[in-house]
Amino acid sequence: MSMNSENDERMMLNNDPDSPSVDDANSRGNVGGNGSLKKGPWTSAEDAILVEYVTKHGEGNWNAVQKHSGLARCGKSCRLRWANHLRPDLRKGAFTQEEERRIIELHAKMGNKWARMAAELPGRTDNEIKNYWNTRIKRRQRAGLPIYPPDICLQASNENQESDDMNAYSSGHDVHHPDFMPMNNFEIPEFKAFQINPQLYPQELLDFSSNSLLNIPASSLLAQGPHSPYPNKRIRGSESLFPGLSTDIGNVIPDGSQYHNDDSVQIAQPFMLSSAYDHNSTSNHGSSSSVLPGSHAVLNGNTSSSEPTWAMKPELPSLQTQTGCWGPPSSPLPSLESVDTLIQTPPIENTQSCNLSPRNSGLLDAVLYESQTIKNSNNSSRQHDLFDTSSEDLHETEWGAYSEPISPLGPSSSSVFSEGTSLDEPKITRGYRVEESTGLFPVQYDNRVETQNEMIYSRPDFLLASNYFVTNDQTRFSGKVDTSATSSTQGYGHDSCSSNAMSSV
DNA sequence: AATTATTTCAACCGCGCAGCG
DNA sequence: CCGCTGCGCGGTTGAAATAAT
Repeated sequence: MSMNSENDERMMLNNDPDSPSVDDANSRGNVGGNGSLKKGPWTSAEDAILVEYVTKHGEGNWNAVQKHSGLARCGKSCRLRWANHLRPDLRKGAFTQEEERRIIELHAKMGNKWARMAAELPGRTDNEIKNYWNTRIKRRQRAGLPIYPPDICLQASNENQESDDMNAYSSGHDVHHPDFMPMNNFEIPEFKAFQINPQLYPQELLDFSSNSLLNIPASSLLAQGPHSPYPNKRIRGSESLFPGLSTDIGNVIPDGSQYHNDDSVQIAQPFMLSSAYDHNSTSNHGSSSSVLPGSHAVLNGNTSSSEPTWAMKPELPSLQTQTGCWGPPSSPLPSLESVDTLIQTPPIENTQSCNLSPRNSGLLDAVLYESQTIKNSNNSSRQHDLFDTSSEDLHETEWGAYSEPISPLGPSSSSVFSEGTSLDEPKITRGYRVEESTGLFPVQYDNRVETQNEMIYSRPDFLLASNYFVTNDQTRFSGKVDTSATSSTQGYGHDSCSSNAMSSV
């Protein structure tokens, strides 16, 4: 940033609270509570002082910086500045795809352990990673996409399992710690209850749902909704949200359907999964009310009767903790008036915490009811539209293309509200994304447009989860995250600071 | 080109934890 | 055990940058 240069000639060593260099430089530039410590952006002169100090005395003992150098900064600020900007081994610039990929992997494994993640990424800082992650999460959340790609989910899950077997992870971390729970792969967007608008769904889809396979990932429905905390916003650039991901998986997981969640169309979608997925089914309905292990749980009053076994609250990225829905079963459910809160389903089957089997929240009933009521009203033209050949919004290189591998619906629900994986403002329409008036976007995966039957019944995600994961496993990158010490930067500015070579003041 | 909307990122704060004396 | 210190992290802020209108 250019903030420093802006203040270069002004200066620090600012023991003068009245100095314009403090307050004038920026709104946050002010003097600390003690009246002598500067806040706000650092100037190059301050940087120089800090660098000099660290060169002489080494890292650590940050509170001594002010005393010894006269730098009008608190120790905490010094540490942050050094760690995030002044360290000689910092790697500036945008994250490479590999780094981004690595961050995703690491986050899938560690959760919000930014410092540890930074230790795995030479030259990168925890703050940088955190910022990247949070912005990324925002983007994906807006786009209605899952946070992690399936392969990484699986990888993390497998590795966690391995760690579990060894009864240890890294520094003795409890593998069941939320940080390591693959469940934290998923967004928990807030949203109002939805009601499927029958006119927006193909009859097959609704029939399908009647057959207990209507399965729509929650996040997909949420991110773009009018109630979404993230209203449709422009997305800068077109960077892949999932750098480095092979498209193989993307092809496996189709994309395409779209629900509408305008005020008049509220979808009460429990995202039930096929019982084929359910290893712990508590089906209580003609329709499967089971939920994929580790899947989004329906968390309204109706569903609380069958609490998932997720006793652990995953440590989530900040934006994943909005609803508080990750609370342990014992925790009170969110009081969302007549609102079904969903938790996006991770495409992971072998998840340790996947024993989720919340009951049908009643949303399925709503769906079924809707289905029944509209069967007679649906016309075939919509079905025709379903096979439209356009597929412009398929972004195979992004997660969205395979964001909901478990969806039995032809089109992944990831596009339900997000228009595929497009990060631009989604064209939200009723039921399916509609081009112009009624044209429904096609569903494509595996590089082809399928017929609806194919779409529904031949989709990998319609198959047993194991099938999906076999496929997924075959395609996912095999590289195991190297958890070994990575570089000279490991712990640098973080853990290493505690290796207090510094003499106490 | 100007304005507005949105995103990015540096930096801060508060809290909690761990190590140490 | 207690207080101090350092550190990590979640959450947040706001200026700057950038994109859209």
